[in-house]
Amino acid sequence: MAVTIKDVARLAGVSPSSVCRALADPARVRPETRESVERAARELGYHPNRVARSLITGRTANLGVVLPDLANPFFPSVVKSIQTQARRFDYAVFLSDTDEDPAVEVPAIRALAKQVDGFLLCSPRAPDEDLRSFAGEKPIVVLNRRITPFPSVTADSTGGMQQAVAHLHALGHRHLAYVAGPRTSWSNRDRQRGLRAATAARGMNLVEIGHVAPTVDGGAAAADLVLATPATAVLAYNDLIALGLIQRLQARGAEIPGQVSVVGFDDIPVAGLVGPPLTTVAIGKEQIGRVGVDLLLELMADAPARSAGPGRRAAARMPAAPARSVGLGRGAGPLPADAPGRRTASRDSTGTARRVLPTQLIVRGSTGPARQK
Amino acid sequence: MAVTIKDVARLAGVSPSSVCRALADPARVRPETRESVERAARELGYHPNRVARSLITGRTANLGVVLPDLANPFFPSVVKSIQTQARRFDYAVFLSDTDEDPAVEVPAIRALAKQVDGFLLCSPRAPDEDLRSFAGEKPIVVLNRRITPFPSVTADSTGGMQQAVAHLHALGHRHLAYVAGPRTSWSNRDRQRGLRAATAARGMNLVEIGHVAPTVDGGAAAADLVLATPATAVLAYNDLIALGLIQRLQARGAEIPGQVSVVGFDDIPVAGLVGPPLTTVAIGKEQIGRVGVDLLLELMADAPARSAGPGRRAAARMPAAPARSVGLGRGAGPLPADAPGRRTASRDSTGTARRVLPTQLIVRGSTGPARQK
DNA sequence: TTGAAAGCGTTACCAA
DNA sequence: TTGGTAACGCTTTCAA
Repeated sequence: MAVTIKDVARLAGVSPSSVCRALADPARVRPETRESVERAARELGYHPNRVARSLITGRTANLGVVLPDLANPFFPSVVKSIQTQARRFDYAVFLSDTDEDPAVEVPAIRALAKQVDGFLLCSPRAPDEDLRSFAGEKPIVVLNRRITPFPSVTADSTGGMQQAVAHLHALGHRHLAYVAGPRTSWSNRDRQRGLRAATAARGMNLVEIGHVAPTVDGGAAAADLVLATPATAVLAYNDLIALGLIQRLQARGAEIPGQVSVVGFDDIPVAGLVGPPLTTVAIGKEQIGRVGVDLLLELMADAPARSAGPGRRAAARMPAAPARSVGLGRGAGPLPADAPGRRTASRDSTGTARRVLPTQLIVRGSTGPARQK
Repeated sequence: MAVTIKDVARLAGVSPSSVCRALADPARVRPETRESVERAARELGYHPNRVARSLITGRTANLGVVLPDLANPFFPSVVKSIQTQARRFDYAVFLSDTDEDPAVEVPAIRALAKQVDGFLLCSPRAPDEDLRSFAGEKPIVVLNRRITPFPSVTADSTGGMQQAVAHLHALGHRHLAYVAGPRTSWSNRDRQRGLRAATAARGMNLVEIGHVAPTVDGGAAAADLVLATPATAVLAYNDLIALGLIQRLQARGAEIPGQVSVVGFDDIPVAGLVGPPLTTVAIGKEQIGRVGVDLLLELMADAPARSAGPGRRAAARMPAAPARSVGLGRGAGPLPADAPGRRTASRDSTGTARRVLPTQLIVRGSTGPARQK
């Protein structure tokens, strides 16, 4: 049997209430009491049961992270930054990989709902209305997608696509192809939209190639379709697809970037290591996670721990989630100051936070001058 | 306020006890009762609070996964397979990334301990004795390391190194270098040991290069040291280091595999995509996670939910974790049959399970004939 | 077959 | 400053 607060109380010769106080708020007990409690706790190896605690406080100190596919290197980066920031505020992280199956998302959220204080949904694939059904229930921040009424953190796809198109245009490319990712992906639509605008603005030709899985295999499957178009450069929904394109294009004997230029999106960690190194649009993957956690913390501080209407007894007395400033001001670890102007913040008409992170084209070896035709 | 069992009871016109029974074990209530309860639950959107439940049953239906670095592509693969298998048995997964800091591990485990039924420690870096302190407390399965008294799942490093060395020997290499990973890594020691044995058996020369971080940067940092040795081929602790080696070796003008052959370990997903494609020793990453979960489930079925000595009242009545056979026999999803002989199982003298998974050399482009000297 | 009541480990409130 | 008591939501035992 695990050691409980009662064991400590008995050994320390005080009541459980005092043990609780001594441990939670040492200032509210006599120094001697505090000391004897601390000694007893140490001696017994007592660690409070967070589960029991959460039952009464309504706070679990857990965060839920739901994402489509951990095998896509983009997501581990995001999860890692979420973890780091969550740990700073003493939150543990539940992880749920839905395997790109939109139907799994809602049950996954449901299963975790009672055990977490809030959710970070990374690139969720489920329909808006399904996700919206959780609106009143739990604080939710959405990453890489915008769904009213949730706060969101997204990347500036438009800006990224503009940079990519400007780059290709300068290299002489006039005919582009885009290999689209999952139909259910908001960011695919966002990127596609940005690309259309950018090409249209320059009067360039754009061929769009069907929806493929956001994987290397998906890219490989699209490569031959690309070769059948007049495109001299191809932009992929993400780096994995770009990598698959390169693979298969090379296998078909196409030189890259000699014959075809390839541009990815995300700048996953291996992008610079492949042959040729991938030109891609970088997103601040660490920022996404960090900013996401910060927004969620804010949201949870607003929303009472026990989700109830304002004015409820519980709502009134619950200690809210630690205010964001607590940790940011002079918390445990020093926080790197943000480079000024590095991120854009805004709120929509209802006051919902929408953070749009900047993107940056990284030019590497997979793009070059358009071939003579 | 979330809907509780009382709300359902009120609407259904029965007691909370009956609601509990109706939902948990429909056979033990009158059909009419069952129906009215089910209707009420549906109408109210009732979902039992697993946290409250766990307080009394002692089961959380959560698993804790602790690993050193999600940024190493090896781990997402493992986590993904853990997730998949855990979901099959209706377990949720806590993830804790320790950032390669051995000191963070114990607190991380401690923090999760009360919220999980068991742990999967992936390549833990903490000292044996620290980890052993959890021995009686929670079921723990260790991945990529062996620590008495925990069951473990490891890869056959010796076999892998033998294959790699045989390959290099056949290509004419006689002088090898090894770039070692973290000092705290058990698998580094295991691989190093295997390599020493393999080279010694063939009378080959082996130079070992200090401990570096198991990252691309770590590999890059070791590259110049490698060039300063007579080695014509270098084996890296893992693929990330191998990738860094290749990067920097190429930057120094060394042709790969012309001048230097490079061999990695793990076969991370991108290994085949880099230039040149990486020759490496593959481990069944999906198997590691799956087998790990299976072992843990077994362990939890043995250990009572409320960790107490046998004979305790709680221990006697607690529903144990679902027996492994439940899901494996004809559970929710069909399970792919294991290829016969694909894995090795054994138990040490104390009956602790030790699974050693086979390794397989994957020959790609980063190895070739030894250069003339 | 059902309901009442106890209790899981903790925190919050009130009275002392 | 401290202790007793109630309560969180659920499951389980016991009695009806």
